[in-house]
Order: sequence, then C-alpha cells, then structure tokens
Amino acid sequence: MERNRQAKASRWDELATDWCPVARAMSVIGDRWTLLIVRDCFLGKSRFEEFQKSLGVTRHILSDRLKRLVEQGVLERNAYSRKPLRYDYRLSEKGRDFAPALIGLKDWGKKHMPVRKPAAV
Amino acid sequence: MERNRQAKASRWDELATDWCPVARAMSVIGDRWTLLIVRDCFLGKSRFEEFQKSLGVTRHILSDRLKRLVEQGVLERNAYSRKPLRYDYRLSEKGRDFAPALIGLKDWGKKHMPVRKPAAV
DNA sequence: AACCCTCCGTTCAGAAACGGAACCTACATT
DNA sequence: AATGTAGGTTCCGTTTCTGAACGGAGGGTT
Repeated sequence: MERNRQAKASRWDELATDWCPVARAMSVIGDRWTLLIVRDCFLGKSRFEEFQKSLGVTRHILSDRLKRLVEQGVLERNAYSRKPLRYDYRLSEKGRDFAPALIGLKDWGKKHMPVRKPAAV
Repeated sequence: MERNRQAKASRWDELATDWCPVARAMSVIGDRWTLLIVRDCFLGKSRFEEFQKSLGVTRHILSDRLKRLVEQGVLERNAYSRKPLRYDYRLSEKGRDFAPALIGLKDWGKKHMPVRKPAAV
C-alpha cells in the first residue's frame, strides 16, 4: 500500500537530504526523463498522451514520473473532464520557478551540443 | 576494444540528436551523478578520490562518468604527476560554461527543496 | 446492442544500468 | 618485504528501464 519507492531509501532519496541544493534538485530531476516532461509543460503540453508522443518514453515510466512530479509539487494534476474522468498535468508555482534553470540548460545545449546526425546508415 | 557504450545506440544517444537543446544537454548530464561531478569541479575538486569521497558513488560508475565527461569535452584529463602516473580532471571551457545552468539549479533547489531530515529512525 | 476508438494507465519478461566489494598496477614509504 | 596511496577494472547480484501487450471506463457509430 505504501510507496515502496519510499520504503527503502535508495541513492535517490539520499540526495533529497543532501547539504547541497544542486543535489537536492537532482533528487527530483536527476534522470533522463523528468526534466523533459517539465520542458514539455513549459511548451504547453499537459496530457499523458502528449508527453508520451513527444518523448517516446514508455508509458510505465511516464506514469511514474508524473506521479513523482505531482508528489514533489512540481506539477498539479486536475481533472479537465468529468464525464470520462481525465486528468492533465500543469506546472505549479514550484514548477514555473524552474524556468531559469531550464533556460540555462537550453543555452548550454544550444551552444555546446550541436545537433549531429546519427551516423549514416 | 571500441567503446561498447557507443556500439548500440541506447536511449541516451538518441537524446544527443534531439531537436531540443535541453534534451541534448540531458544526454550528457541526465543521470544522478554526472552533474554532481561537474558541481564538485566548480568547487575545486579534481581528483578521482575526491569525487569518490564527496559523492559516495561507486568507483565503477565514477570511472565511467569521468570518461564520458572527457569524451564530451566537459572535463579535461591531464597528468599532474609523471612518476607515479596520475591524472586529474578539470573543467574545460565547455564545462565552465555550465555555470549559469548550475546556478539556476542551485537557486531552485535552495528555494524549493528545503532540507528535511530523513524520517526519524 | 455490438463493435471499435480514445485516454490513462498497469502488468510482465527480458535488457540495461547500478551498487558493493574485491582486485590490479605502479610507485613511495618504513 | 610489507604497507599505503592513487586511479582505476572486474565480478556479480539487485534495481530500474524498455517494449509490448492488456485493462477498464467511457464515447461514438452503425
């Protein structure tokens, strides 16, 4: 019943209590997908299927990451339809405050990670 | 002999060719440790053992991440001792340019991820 | 009503990544 | 010769992720 992610403190949860704020930030976004979900939110996406199509991540992981982001208060989940009960995910204040960091990453990527074609097949 | 990390393009390498600069940035730092190594570099650390003590990451993973960061041009590896051949790792230009993003993350962590004691045992 | 569609997930098996500990190499110290 | 230090590598078991299929609640179509 309880979150078994909580149950046994992994390296992830250890980061959450680190003295360094960067490490604590990484305890939320320190994986391949979470930050990209946040980015998609900044780009106006808000629904499960939108994220899934955009990222190509497995539904399983996406489901987990969204849950985590909501738990962490980065996203807010609310029903946008009542008849077929459907939820979407939108940035909270905490999430919107991520903008500067995201811009920093964007600028760095833009400057230092030029797109290179995958080696010709 | 060749890097087998290269051999089969995993999800990681796909990110490196993504249209979005944030995604490309994540292809470098999108894991639990890499960014923290970079942070340590900003804090003046430069040697394997220093990183290892600071992060508590396994030597195996640390070794891999350092190699990756050097390949990516974020760090530069140079021999600081010749007699017992020893290397250290220092930020390149590309690495130093990471400062704004790092500061963004630090500010966010500071504001939104208060240190909470690990639940009392 | 029977059928198919959409949305938001969950389940399962196999593959990849990670963690912990021991080991290795090269030199220096005692 | 034994011990220590720095920078890794190897081995192996555990955790996490992927890919693909399945579920279930509702809607729309015929």
